[in-house]
Amino acid sequence: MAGIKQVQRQTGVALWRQIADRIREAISRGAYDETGMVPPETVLALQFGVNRHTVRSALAALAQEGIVRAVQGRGTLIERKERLNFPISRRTRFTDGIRDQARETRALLLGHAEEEADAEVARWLHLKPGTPVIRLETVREADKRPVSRATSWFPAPRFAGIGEAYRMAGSITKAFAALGLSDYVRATTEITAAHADSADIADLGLTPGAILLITKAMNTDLDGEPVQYSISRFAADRVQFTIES
Amino acid sequence: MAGIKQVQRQTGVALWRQIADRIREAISRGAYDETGMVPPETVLALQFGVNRHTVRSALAALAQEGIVRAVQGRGTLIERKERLNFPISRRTRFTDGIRDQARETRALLLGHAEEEADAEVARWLHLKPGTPVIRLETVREADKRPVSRATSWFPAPRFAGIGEAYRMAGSITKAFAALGLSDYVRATTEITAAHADSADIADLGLTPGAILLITKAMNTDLDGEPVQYSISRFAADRVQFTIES
DNA sequence: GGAAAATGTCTATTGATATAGACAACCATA
DNA sequence: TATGGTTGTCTATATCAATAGACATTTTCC
Repeated sequence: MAGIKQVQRQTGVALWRQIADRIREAISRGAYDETGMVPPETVLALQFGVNRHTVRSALAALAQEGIVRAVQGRGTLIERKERLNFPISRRTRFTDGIRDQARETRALLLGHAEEEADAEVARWLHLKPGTPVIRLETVREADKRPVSRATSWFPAPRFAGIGEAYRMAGSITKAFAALGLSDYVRATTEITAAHADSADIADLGLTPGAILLITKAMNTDLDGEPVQYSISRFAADRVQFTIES
Repeated sequence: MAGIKQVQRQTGVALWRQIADRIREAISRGAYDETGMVPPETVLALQFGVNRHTVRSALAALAQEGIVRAVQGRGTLIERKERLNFPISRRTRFTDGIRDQARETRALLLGHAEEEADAEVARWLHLKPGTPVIRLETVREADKRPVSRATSWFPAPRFAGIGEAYRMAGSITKAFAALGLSDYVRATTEITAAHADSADIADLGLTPGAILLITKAMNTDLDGEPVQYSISRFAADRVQFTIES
């Protein structure tokens, strides 16, 4: 048998992309931690059962992502290796969850608007469709790398001004506090996966074809009243979720 | 602007595959429920900004999966449309979770073996590496369509014979009961996403390039003693997870 | 019956993907 | 400094992916 690590041909997914995905995953798994380098191109070509040029295309893509750096004569060095862990529980808070995993976290407010709740938002927030809600568009970063892109909705009269509060405070928890909500809990979380679309690629700095983990979450106040519904899109190769029950 | 629904070029993922993925997702979302048909090829070609032949390649792939069926002169009919929901909580049980969503569920035991715990398994089961454990390889189906592929480990002396018990009973819950464990709870669940490899493609009947949702879960008995560690791989276009806390 | 709308089939052309081989350039080290 | 191992570059060829256009075939509906 030629190649141990198998790739699929004639599937609409180029071999170099499949190989790039496999190597990226192996790096984040720590498979090459001993040397800090990817195996030589000729070895990878043998393992995957493809031509060396095909492996080079895959490594070029990973270099473009900043994951590896090829050095002539030496080998291909691993530059970055990461997968952030997000605990999901009743006390889920983005900032707390990754504080010990990244030196610096940052929240960017892309924009906010008041609008009428569509059917989906209304259902999650227990409102009637058409009720005014406030929508926030945010990007969250860890160590200057974008991690997630979120759209959040809040009941409008109650949380008027949350856009500005979020921009000032830099976190939902603090924005809530500024508006008089001292505590809240995660009520439900839905998780799915999909390919990144062009907007995700732009906002999260992804390569086309990348995978997203998508959460739809609803937070309530301590009386069980919905206070926030969020759709968050995470770069799947940078994160994992942990559910502690 | 030509196409509203955007696709990415020169990414290593063929346009026909991106379009197939988008249409599959739209079908499972219920976007075409009114007519029960996919829009005409010329309309899709315009929407995606590609040639009609490219759309035909995408639809041919979906027909191969049994999702649509083209009828000359009429259009392309939707044959199947599904996304199962899996509630995840302390009481997570596969069979209970989807009983009301599928007419028929089935569990297949691919094989079982006794082996020594590697570092990862040992860590999750709170054992020393090298301790004997029992490994089960299973595939779970809903309405005759494979939904997940799981590898599970159990502490060996305590659950000797769980392979046979599972084969007879058809569920972990019943197999545990047969071995004297009447109740258990989900302690932790980790969720990630990745591309399907060739083994997944074979076992789950996927098309290459498909996305997987992967869970790593640990169950304990009521004393908090680990009784099971499982890695499950779900076809992402067939399932979603719901976390109720 | 006839027109409109939809899928099916064919030919041709261009660019991306993958293979193959050869050799240059560079690094580490014996 | 010589050698082996590694990445970098070039040429050539075959196949897949995508576009373009034309026309056939089937269904629906007036």
